[in-house]
Amino acid sequence: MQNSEALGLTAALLAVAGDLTQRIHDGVVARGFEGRPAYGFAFTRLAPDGATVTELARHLGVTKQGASQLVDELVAKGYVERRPHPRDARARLIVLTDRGWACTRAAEEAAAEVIRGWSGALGGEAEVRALREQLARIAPYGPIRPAW
Amino acid sequence: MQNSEALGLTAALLAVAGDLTQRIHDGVVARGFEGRPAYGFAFTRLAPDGATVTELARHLGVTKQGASQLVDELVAKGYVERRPHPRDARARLIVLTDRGWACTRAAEEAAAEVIRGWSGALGGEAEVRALREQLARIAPYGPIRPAW
DNA sequence: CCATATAGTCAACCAGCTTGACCATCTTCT
DNA sequence: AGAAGATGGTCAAGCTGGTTGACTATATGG
Repeated sequence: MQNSEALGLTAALLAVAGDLTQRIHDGVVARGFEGRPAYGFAFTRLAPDGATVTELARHLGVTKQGASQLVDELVAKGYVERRPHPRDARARLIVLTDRGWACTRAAEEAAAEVIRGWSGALGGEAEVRALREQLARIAPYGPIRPAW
Repeated sequence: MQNSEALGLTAALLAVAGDLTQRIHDGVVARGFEGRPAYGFAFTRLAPDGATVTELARHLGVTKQGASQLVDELVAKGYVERRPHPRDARARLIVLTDRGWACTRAAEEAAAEVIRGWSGALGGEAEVRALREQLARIAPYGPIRPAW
């Protein structure tokens, strides 16, 4: 692997990631929801049983104040609500509302739509599955990180 | 392709992209350069012959004012310089300095180092090349977009 | 039951963009 | 040639989405 090839792979990966994010966002907006891409990452942690602000912060790789501001936004838009935590009076459980679930499903549909388009470029569904498995092997654990 | 699989592929792709970006950045810093990931995207457009602020702005998908501020940063850190444009007195040609080239090579090395690590997880270099080719097929044209 | 750790919020601040206004220069049309 | 509009770039102001720091309330271990 020469260094220039490494840059080419990096560029392709980040271009695909940015494009996918943008198109999922567009698809979600087209289905009648407003927001920004960060919402999706929050939703994957909040579904299915909710999470505390601190857990969400760790998942997103931001401070708990930052996560709390994001939750404020989500509450204002009606996607989540803050409930008392059943086993810890200090904490609050952030859970998806019905509208939050609907938005999550819209994101899934939009993602599936984009990825279906990849089948043509790659040759078929089998190749898409292979890509998914390869990426899963090199995907890290730990908090989500912005791609740049 | 079920919707939930689409989300899994999306999550894996964005996790890999974010992790790769972070580790390239770490590698560049470890080699004695300071900056942020956006620098790398600017460098790929400025090499090898330079570019105007407006061209850079289009490449990065930001306004020309935003690109100009980035160039201010790069000038202050000694990575690029503004020269008079040879064929247009309104424009300026932004070109990499020696230090800018050195930083670019450091980023290439860091990227190659990370990607070498993928060979183990994927089974070999051939699989890495296959991944590169698949991604190149679905990579879009147009400006770079932040992944979120 | 006290000492310390943890969950969450409020306030102030900052980085990295945006929009709007503007000037200099290039290009096109008559 | 000269006017009119398009284009390259900058300055200034403002916004968004995060940060750090200080604080309160509750939980937990000795």
